[in-house]
Amino acid sequence: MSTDLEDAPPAEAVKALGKRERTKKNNREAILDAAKIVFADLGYGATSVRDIIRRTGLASGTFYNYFKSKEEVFEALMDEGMRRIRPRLRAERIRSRTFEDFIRNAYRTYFDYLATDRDTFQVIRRNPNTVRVRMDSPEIIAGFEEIREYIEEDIRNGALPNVDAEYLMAAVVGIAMEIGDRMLRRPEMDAEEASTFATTLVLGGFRTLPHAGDTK
Amino acid sequence: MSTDLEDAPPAEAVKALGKRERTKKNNREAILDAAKIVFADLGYGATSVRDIIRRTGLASGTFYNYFKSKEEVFEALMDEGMRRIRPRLRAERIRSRTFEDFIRNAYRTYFDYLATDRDTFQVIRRNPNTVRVRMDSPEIIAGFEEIREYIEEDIRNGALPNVDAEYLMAAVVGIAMEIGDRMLRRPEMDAEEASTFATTLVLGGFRTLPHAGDTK
Amino acid sequence: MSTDLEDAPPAEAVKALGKRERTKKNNREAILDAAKIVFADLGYGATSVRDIIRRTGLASGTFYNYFKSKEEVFEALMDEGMRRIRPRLRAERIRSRTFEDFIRNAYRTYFDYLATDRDTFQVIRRNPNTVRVRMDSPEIIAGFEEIREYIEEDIRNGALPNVDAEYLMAAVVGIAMEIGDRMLRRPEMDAEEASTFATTLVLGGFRTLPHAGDTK
Amino acid sequence: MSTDLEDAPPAEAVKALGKRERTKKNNREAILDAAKIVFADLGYGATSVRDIIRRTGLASGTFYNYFKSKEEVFEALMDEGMRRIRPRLRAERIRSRTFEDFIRNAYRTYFDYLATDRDTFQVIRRNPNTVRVRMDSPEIIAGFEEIREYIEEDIRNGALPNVDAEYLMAAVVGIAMEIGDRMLRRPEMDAEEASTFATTLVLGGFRTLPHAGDTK
DNA sequence: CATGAATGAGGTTTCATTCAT
DNA sequence: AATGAATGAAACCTCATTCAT
Repeated sequence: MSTDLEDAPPAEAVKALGKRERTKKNNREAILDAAKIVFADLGYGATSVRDIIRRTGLASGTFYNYFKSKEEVFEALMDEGMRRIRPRLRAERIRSRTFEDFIRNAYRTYFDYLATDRDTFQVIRRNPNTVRVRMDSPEIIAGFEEIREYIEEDIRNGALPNVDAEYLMAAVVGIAMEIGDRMLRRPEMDAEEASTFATTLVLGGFRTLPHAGDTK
Repeated sequence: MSTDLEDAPPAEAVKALGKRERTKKNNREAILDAAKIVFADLGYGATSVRDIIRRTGLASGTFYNYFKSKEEVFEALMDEGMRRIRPRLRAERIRSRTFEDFIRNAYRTYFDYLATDRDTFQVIRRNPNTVRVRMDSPEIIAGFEEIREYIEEDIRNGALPNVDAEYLMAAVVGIAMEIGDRMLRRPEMDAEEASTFATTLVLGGFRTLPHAGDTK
Repeated sequence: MSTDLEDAPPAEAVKALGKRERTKKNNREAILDAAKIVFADLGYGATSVRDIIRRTGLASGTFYNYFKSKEEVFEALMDEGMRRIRPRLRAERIRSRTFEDFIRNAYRTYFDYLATDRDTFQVIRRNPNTVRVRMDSPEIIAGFEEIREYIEEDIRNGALPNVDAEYLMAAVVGIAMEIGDRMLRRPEMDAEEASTFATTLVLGGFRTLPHAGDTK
Repeated sequence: MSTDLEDAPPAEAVKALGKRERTKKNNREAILDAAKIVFADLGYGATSVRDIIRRTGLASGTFYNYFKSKEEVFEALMDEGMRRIRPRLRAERIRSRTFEDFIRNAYRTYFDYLATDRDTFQVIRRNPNTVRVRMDSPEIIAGFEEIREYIEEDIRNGALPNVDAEYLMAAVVGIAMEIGDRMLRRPEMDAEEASTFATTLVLGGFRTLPHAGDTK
């Protein structure tokens, strides 16, 4: 028990340890880490469960103690990313006085995160002419919905005009994704530049948005 | 919820032409049509060449007279969509007097098209918890670049401030994709509503966008 | 039709003893009980050691403290059945004055037993179109041989003509198995009816059986 | 086309032929033949699809063009056996004047067949202490039912007393199976001896059988 | 004795692709 | 060009079994 925690081995030494010393948590983690890299290397479609497990040094059967399929690992990876961001978004939400503040801080948080966890997001952003992939896992959906709720709240308390909250959320997310994607491709990733751009665009436009339900 | 819509049986397009009548409606078309439906039904990842060819009634070998792989079919499908839109965008570009005009017309064109060719775009938009897929085929990339060029042109001729053209393009595209996605999930698809929303957002914000190169 | 009966949930026997009460009701018993039910549910071929052990609530490793393989469990199950019947057959043998008496009593004993221990015998009797399985374990063989010996004894002491003892034993057994099988499928199991039928058939015929060694 | 028929190769030469010359029929046959032998060699349980296909020289995938599983091959094998016997039983039925005649001829037919197609039936009859296996495939069931119908016919036309037709059929079948099994194990298989024995037993007893529905 | 995660051999199955017709 | 059975690599996944705790 205590042994496991105490001499947590440096990454390189992991193989040297008897398999039994590695805890459940570690194996799951190991698989997720390997998957992240393999997905980024080969692309989601070309990756096989074998490719992932091979990279961990674990036995093939062990994979299935933790995940049912490659898809499930991918989902876990997406969930993980979103689970890391959500608390930060929530924090921004709380300390932001205005909608403008929130958008600004949220984008900043997101693009910063993107820049540091580049690996995970390369899964999605593959070489040109390759299939890109995305999954709306429960956590991802929940994250999006949370943003929508913030918007609805602000509509209710008058901070925002009565816009189509779902579309505004979609726009915010779409901007984040596409600009994020471009940012990651640039040799110098500049999270501030990206977030300023995104923020300005959204904030410049939201006041004049058509009110929900109006078509004309 | 949205599931119901997606699993709606495809039928007409392909089934309507019994192997007999097809004959001249080029096999290539038949394969593309079948692929469109099968991708939407099964998702890109779960679809096999066999699934596609089975739906055409053609022999499996015949597939290879037209495509090298499932990926190639998918690419062709993406290309096809883009090839249909680009001339319309170009036409809008020409008759638009201002950038505002162009964005408005372009979005309108795009969302209208989306609403009519729902099938094709369902490929990307699968049930929650399913892997969604997108391909930046040459034609797609070219389409995006074309938009970027329009922006750069307008920057050069003073119609637009010196913004980051790639990011603006990315934002325009990201908004189109995410709002488009949401629009398709709504029981009443309202292309006008969607395009008004997108247009307002972009046009409201672009004037105050940071100038390219400025970070602070 | 008969399917309904076979898929009837097993339940009581094992479920009734929650892991707690079990404790002393030897694990070996628990495994045998679980196996009986799982074999009947899934069929012998489709059953895995895991399926059996899962049903006991024991750890997988524990299985191997008691049995080497699924086959060994099955054999133990078959043996168990036979071990329960043999003493009764022997008792019948002793108190029977004539061969007729013995056959009558033996069949009655057997069909009664079958009706009460239905579970065990369902192993063999699966849905139509499913592989059924039977094992001639040492105990089973010994049981059959014992019957053969009784026959040979009766030949020696003149109670029976010099018939082919192995064939007569085989016939007695074959009748028991097939009629037993049919009896179990009937909604109302009537052991007396079955044993009367079997007895009459055997007793009616044995006197005129060809003498061993005669072919023509 | 005609080529295939003309130079039907001797069994040994089959491998020499290009794979394409072997017709669909031939491959199915080849798999069944191989299965028959492998089942007899290894026992049903221990046999894998690989074992079967290896013996044919075909590619592994080819197996699945013909059968879905090992179980399906086994079923086909059982069916095949029964399909060969049934016409002969029907012929016996027609030319038999009395129930006695029919039973006698049917048993003779069956045991003769058993002796000649020993291979197929060895599947069922494995080494002592090994699992034996049996499947009531549709054809098998149909065969049994046909016998039952003959019995019911004879009851209706007065040739037989009003016995329990299902039980009588079961007894006839049980005797055939168990005596057949023993016969196959004897160094000198004597089909006549076996059928005389079985016939005498059944015919000696059937007249005195209890009438259907009577329990006491 | 009991536990149950890890193992990895090996069975099952799919599927892109070929090629004789 | 169309056909579709055959191919066999390779993926998937289960499962009996071990063994450190």
